[in-house]
Amino acid sequence: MNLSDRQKLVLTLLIHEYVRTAAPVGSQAVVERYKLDMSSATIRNELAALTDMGMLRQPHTSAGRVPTEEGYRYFVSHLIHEMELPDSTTSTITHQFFQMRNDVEQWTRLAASVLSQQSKAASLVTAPHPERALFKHIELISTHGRQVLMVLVIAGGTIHQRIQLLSEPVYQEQLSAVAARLGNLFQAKDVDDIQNMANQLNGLEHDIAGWIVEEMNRSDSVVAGEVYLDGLSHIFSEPEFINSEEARRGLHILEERPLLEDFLSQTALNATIGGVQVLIGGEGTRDELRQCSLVVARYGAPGLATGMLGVLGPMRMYYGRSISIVRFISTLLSDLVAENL
Amino acid sequence: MNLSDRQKLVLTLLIHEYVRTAAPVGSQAVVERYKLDMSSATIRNELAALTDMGMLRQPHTSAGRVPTEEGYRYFVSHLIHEMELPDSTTSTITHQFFQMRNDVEQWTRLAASVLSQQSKAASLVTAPHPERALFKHIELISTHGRQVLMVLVIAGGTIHQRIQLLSEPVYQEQLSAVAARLGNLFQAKDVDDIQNMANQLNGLEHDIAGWIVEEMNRSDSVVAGEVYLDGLSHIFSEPEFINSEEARRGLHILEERPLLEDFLSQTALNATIGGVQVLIGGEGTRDELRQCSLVVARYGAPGLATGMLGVLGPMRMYYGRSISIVRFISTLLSDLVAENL
DNA sequence: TATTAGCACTCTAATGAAGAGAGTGCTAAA
DNA sequence: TTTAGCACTCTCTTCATTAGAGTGCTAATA
Repeated sequence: MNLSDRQKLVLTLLIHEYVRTAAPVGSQAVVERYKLDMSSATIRNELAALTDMGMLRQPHTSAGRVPTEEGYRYFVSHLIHEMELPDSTTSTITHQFFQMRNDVEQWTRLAASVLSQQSKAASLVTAPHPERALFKHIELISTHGRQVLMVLVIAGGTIHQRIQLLSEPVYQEQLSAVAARLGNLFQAKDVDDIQNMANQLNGLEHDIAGWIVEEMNRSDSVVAGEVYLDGLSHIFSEPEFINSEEARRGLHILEERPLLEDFLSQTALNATIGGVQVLIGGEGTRDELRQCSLVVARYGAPGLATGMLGVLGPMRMYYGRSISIVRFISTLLSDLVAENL
Repeated sequence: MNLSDRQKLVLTLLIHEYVRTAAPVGSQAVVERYKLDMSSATIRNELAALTDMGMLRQPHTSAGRVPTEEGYRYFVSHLIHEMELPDSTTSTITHQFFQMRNDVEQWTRLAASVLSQQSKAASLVTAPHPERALFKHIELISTHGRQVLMVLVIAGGTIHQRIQLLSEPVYQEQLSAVAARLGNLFQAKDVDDIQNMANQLNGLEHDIAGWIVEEMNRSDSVVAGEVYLDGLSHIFSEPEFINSEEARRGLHILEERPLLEDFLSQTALNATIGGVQVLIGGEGTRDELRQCSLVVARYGAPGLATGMLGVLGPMRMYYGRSISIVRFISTLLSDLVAENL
């Protein structure tokens, strides 16, 4: 698809104006608002051409134009110039993150909060976790009676906890001994290794190895652990959603854990770290998101731990801004992960 | 406020009908739908009386009646007969809970899910945690370099984790020794005690004791830890919210952690365990919730660990059903806590 | 050849008038 | 005390009309 320079300009301006006003944009509006040195008739011709190309459409014969999915896509991949975040913003954010250098969960939460605040859209962030879970440490604590608490640490900082009932009471000393032994045995091993070694064990050690395998498997799915959401209410301030079943369904997808995981793993997998990916109009994923766009990135240190983060808003979205903020937070988190895990 | 038996009946029926249809209810509608043995004129007189008393109001002169806040309140405190949950429902739910007897977080999540499903409204649940945090166990793990991971177990099963940088590298053996020593020292102590003892310590032990105090303090706030939300999308299927800024603001309050904590601690504090509390029309709490009602309860084992759970829906809500389900889940969780923590 | 002025045309959104319908309150009778 | 009857009020829907926004096309212009 080849556009003339002027067509590119017109498309850019029109998208900008449409994003701003949420109403179809006419030829005159473009000329006046952006003080173009041409008449509205000229713009009309260009608009007609862009419409033929499928970049724009008219809600009805005598209305202005609205960008199509394709129009946005062209804009995002060819015309967008990323928006520099003001220094004041970046430094405040950086500061906030470094103030809580001790807690992965807090980073994640903060990231979600900042993303949604800055993009004025819903945000979602997963905690960083190892691509392949490697055993790091185990702790067994007798809480009372036959009940035991297992704390499992996986390389990269993820912690799993689990309360389990044993068939007979066991003393803390004994538990500690088992934990120490298994800890040595499984050091830096992955699930498969541990699975194999578990078969050589018996009794209590066998059971506990089984729990470890279960937990480590859970940790291996693409979207392990919590997905932190924030700014959901932004969705409902968008004019296209004020009155709509659509919004409810969009929200629903974010609430249903399995749906969400499914969705994220589909999209996040083929994203490279550092690269920001833009999905426009749901783009083949789920019907509920047909009116939405998603700006996502993966972050983390490859081989150590990675996670993903993104912004979900209406298709009519300030892509420049969203992309910048997603990229910024993603590199910030990558740095934090590399330095601290 | 004294109502005749017939007035009570009329109020009950009218509320039922209004909840069902979400539209003002007229005298005829009441008579016909509930096959009353009186004429609509009689009902009209009663409606007029109830309106005078402030239980009902008319959106405009020639419309039917709508319950007022006060009307709902009277209904809930005098007229409601709790709805028995069908055995099939209770047993399925119980079964679900007992299937995952090993994980507090999962209970909480499940509780939120069941609550919102059954009440068709938004639900919120906090994990059970001790009213007064008592130290149980500490673990220190050297992750790499000067970095150390602290895992703190508080009586009742809550686990806090924290990554911290030391000023100089320390060997795992040394860390284990410190952990063991502090573990003995602080066994079953509360924050204040530990605070005092910390002052007697120095060096590494002093620092770590400091972290422990910080974490335990965090755990002492009324709404410690995550608040699990579910079914938020239900809010937007209610007709009173389809087109409304109001809904957005309601959602917002659930998203802003500080607001939410504030709100919950205000209301949850004076609830007794086992008792279900109903807040109608926000009832003095927050403006954003003026159109909403909240059905809450505390659960848990006093002295051991407690949490709270509730259902948030439009004021026009099936109170009977919500109260039943909240009560049921709350006793179920209380049992689980008592048995397992 | 590219641009622009001019204009007829189309469609929407806003406005207002008219009528149907729902529900009330009051009065008088049972 | 209850009820039938009825005038009255207010909303909601429908329909027609109109103003306005924006288009596409043609012919003139640089």
